[in-house]
Amino acid sequence: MDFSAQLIAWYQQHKRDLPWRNTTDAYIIWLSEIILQQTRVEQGMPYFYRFAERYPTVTDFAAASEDEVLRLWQGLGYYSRGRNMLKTAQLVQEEYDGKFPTTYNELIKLKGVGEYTAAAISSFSANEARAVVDGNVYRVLSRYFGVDEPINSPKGKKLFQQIADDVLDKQRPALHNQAMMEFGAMLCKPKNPACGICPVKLHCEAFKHNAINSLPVKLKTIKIKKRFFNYLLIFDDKTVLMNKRGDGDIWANMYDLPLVETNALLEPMDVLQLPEMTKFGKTNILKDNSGVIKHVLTHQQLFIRFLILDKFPEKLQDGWFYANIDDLEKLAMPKCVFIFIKNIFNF
DNA sequence: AATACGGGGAC
DNA sequence: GTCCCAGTATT
Repeated sequence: MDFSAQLIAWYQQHKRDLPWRNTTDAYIIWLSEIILQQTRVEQGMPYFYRFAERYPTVTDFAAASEDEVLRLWQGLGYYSRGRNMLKTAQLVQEEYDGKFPTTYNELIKLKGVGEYTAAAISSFSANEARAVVDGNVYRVLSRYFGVDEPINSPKGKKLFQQIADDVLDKQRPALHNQAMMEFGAMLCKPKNPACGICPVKLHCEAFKHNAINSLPVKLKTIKIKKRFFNYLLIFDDKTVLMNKRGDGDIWANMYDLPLVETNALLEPMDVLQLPEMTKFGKTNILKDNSGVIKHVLTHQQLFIRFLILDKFPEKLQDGWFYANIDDLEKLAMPKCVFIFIKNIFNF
């Protein structure tokens, strides 16, 4: 048995029963694939059910509003996925008459669909012979074939796609792709892979040379910047001052609170002295929810304060608006803001 | 060729 | 803390 056949044999015995594996509906598969980008199966699962139930067909999805999609997406991260999904659903409804494309060449044109996702949808929905290369596949291939080319260099990406294409079982691409990924996720894991029970360990270059823990090779270049957010909460019996974010920054088009960003961590009293606070007139801190919350993103560390003020501002800044307290839970907010607001108004 | 883009889980 | 997750779009 060759490499692919052995992984498929392993897969058929050990695969998880995942809902998107029981269909060839390209729309449902697209839904699952976008949700699962950079996301663990367990984390994405509830979102998959949520979206599949709310939007059973791409026609239903196309009729949604961006606010609603982002609210459903809230908490999952990488929100451009949600925004792109809506654009793609609308395009598929109009240009493809609501029939989701299944060929790689059509899929790759869609917003939010890259090489991996186009290969996944085309192989799973129509058995097109396209090899997927995701994080799992990089790991499995780099170890089995002992390839130490960095997986995140352009050269490395090309190389691994080529290897993946070479080993692809062209007769049963869907099964092959599922097997590769499941094997990487369940057995050939990043830490403590289960080499002891691995069906292909005798031919695995990394296993033979005791190099499991040094593969795959990944260049790390990421720079993390610190940012300091001072969120202002101002409300009365039924109204809260909210903000709708623009694009060009994190959390595009989502809702949060009036924000004063500073280039260092300030004490609450010092925040009040800032020039941009003059629009609040003479205001006081009703409550200092002292404590700074640290919220970590891929490229940023956010240090967040929430200050509760006692007076609405005299002027509204761009993006600010008054929201009814009963409507708050319908607004898509970043996780950290949502948690705070949810606790204050306890919904 | 680099960098931005979330949030969570495993170790 | 560090790494990584069924990656993609933009610069």
